[in-house]
Amino acid sequence: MTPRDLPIYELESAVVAAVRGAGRLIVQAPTGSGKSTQIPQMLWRHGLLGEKGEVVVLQPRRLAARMLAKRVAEEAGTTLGEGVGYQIRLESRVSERTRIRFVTEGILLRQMSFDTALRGISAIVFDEFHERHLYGDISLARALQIQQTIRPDLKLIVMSATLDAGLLKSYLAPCEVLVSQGRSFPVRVEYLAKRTDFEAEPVWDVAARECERIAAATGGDFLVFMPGAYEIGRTVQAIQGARGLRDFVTFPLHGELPPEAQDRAVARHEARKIIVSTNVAETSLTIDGVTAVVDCGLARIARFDPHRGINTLLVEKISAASADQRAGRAGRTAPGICVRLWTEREHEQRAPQELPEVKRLDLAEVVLTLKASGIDDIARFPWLEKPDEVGLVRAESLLADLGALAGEKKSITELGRKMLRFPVHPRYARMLLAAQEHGCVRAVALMAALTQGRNFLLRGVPKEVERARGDALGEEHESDFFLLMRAWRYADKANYAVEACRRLGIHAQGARQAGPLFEQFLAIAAKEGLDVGERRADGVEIRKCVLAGFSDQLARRLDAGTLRCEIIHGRRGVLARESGIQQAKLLVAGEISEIGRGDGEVNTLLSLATAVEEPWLKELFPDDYRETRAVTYDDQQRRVVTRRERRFRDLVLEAKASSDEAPLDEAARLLTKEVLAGRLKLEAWDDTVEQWILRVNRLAEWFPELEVNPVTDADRATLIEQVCYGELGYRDIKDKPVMPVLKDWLTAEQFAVLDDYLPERLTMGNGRKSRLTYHKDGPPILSARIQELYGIEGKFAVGHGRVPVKFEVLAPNQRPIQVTDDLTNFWREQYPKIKTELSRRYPRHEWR
DNA sequence: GAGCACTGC
Repeated sequence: MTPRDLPIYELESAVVAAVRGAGRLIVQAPTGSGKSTQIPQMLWRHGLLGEKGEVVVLQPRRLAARMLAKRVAEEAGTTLGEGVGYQIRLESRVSERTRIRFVTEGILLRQMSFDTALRGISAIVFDEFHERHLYGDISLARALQIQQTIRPDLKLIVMSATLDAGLLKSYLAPCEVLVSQGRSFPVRVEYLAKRTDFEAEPVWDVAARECERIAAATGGDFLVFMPGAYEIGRTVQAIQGARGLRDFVTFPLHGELPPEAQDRAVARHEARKIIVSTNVAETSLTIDGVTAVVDCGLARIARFDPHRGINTLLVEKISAASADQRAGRAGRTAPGICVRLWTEREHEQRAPQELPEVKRLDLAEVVLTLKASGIDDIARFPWLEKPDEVGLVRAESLLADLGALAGEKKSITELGRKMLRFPVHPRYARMLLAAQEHGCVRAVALMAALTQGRNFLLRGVPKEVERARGDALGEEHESDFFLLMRAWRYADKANYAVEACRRLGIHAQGARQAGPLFEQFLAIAAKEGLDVGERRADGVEIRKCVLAGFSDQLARRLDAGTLRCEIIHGRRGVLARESGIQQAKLLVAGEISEIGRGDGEVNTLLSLATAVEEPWLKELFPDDYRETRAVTYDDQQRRVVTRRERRFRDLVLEAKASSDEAPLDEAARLLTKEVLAGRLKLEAWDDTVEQWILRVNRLAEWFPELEVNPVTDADRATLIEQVCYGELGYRDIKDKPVMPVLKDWLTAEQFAVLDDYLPERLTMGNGRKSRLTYHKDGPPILSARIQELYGIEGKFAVGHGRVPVKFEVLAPNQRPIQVTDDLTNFWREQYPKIKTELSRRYPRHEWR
């Protein structure tokens, strides 16, 4: 077959006409149609690039950019790097004579921020646009702006396999849309006949049952999709216990498994096999011989929550597009079947696609890029899809904290421009610039390089690996970054030998990728006039640089006995247990993530920690570091009570609180504050009202025609306050969860829509339920501790085993309010001590 | 039982 036989050639004359006419074109064509290789050549051949101009073809992956360039160079009869070339990070094969240039997305965006006229570029082709990567969205928007203002001759072509062409068409209007057909193997899709509640029947049991049911229907191997390692383990157990599946061998497959185990799962076997896998099998790995897919319809999905400034990783329902992708895995070699563990009706209500990245990632880096192009009002930037307002505000305030933006309009500063020279997250760019003053540019460049890719220091390794790691790398109490650096040096010295790395639980391939990045950062630093000389860097100075980049993630350990921390901006979390920084009072987290565990509970984890000292705060941020005196008037005692505090931003570093007994409404006020800050939970509030607030707001967003009033943060705060002051019946909320509270927001008609559509969309996979078993009249020591922490008088009840603590507070009108706080680790570690103490004091009472 | 998977400068 010659290139001319490719289906895309049916469109040649239409493509040429459209590009010549409007200068904007959408091509919708499936993989294998030849669009990526042929359309750039058509432009060249038909003289649409002018005398010397080039066409830039945007690719989401490096490998694709390289391969496509190679193939097109052959077809066009030129040497790679001459007429046809490519440019990816750290690698470039182009010349002045290059007319077709394949580039990855970051390259073009960088070029745009340094050369706004895009000199020499006649056309830009956006390939695989349906993936909706952040840089793809931004560079299309910028290209459109450039075309509309200074470069009306610039041609823009957007290509994709599947596409919400309506959205894109109106965005690019006036614009032509051309469609080309493709071909594929059939996969029969089956749904469950009735809705299954995974709370009642675990998803792994349902999956095993369905495998058993279809075992005879097809002769090939099975692929079962599960959201994570925990569910995979349970599924493997369930399958091995199923009678009808005795002839199968079963393999788990996920990213944290050692490479040998992954190879074993993918390899050919005598017996039929069942692979139970995460999303690795949806995108990156291809597995031959699979004729049946069992899809649980769930995945752990990473997002950035701009409200709290943290990453989340929670189980969610996958989109219809993603389910189709999974089903397609059954039909690679022959027709196949796919069993979906949800009903057809539920399927109709699933989101058609995943959210584009612009709506779910941290925007700090692109906002800085836009500011550098002189776009101060980013809310009015012509986004294809506008990100959440909160996300933009969060990005701007982080950049302002880092010193990259300043002034009323939040314009880019000189420092911000310097930061943009470094192709990393602004936090690390800021650290690199700070490193110049602290004499440790080399070390910080290495830290930046080490955190770019996947974590190469594996977690949860066996005891003997942990020991070997300790022997080879030593212990680390100052910064988790330092251990990472030593691990990398070890791997580098061992020349990334797989065996040597495995001994210490180091992912050799991951470690290897950091080297070239380190070199790149050093080269840029040298070019920017920073001192990259080799010298023994001082640990204190490096840690100060970390503080400069992550000052908004400063955390204070709540006490020495637990890993619980209070973070700036009213957040709480738990230090990762693999962190070496277990002694420090103050630390900075390089990463904060909310992680859903297999059982549906959720934790906020602080990882990549660095110990910092209080005096550094004053040194680096004199304006934010202050001593305050809070004065309140105590009505009942008729006297003034003062508190002395030392603060960094809103984190109280040290407080001398009044020991006076607080009157009731003072308790209610404090309680409101703690609940609003997320440090305490109102029992039952979380699982009912919060969910419904979310639903009402989604209703407002998705069905604008219903004219629903969204519940604002202020409304929510008012409700919480009313509960804390005893004005709104706490028990009413618990017994009749929604309507008494939210009836003001919804009419009967609106509620009917909500009831029909939303619960299914919003119920998270295996749900989120608190299991509180508790014991009345808990140990007095713990009660005293809660009083000390919160200054709230109350009667406390304590749980055993997995221990959230419940306590009860009286509202001003004497209504009891129950509150919970998770003191799990504190309890576990302290319990033996407490028990001894209690047995001594109360010998006749039996303490379990 | 704390932790999906990718990609990019």
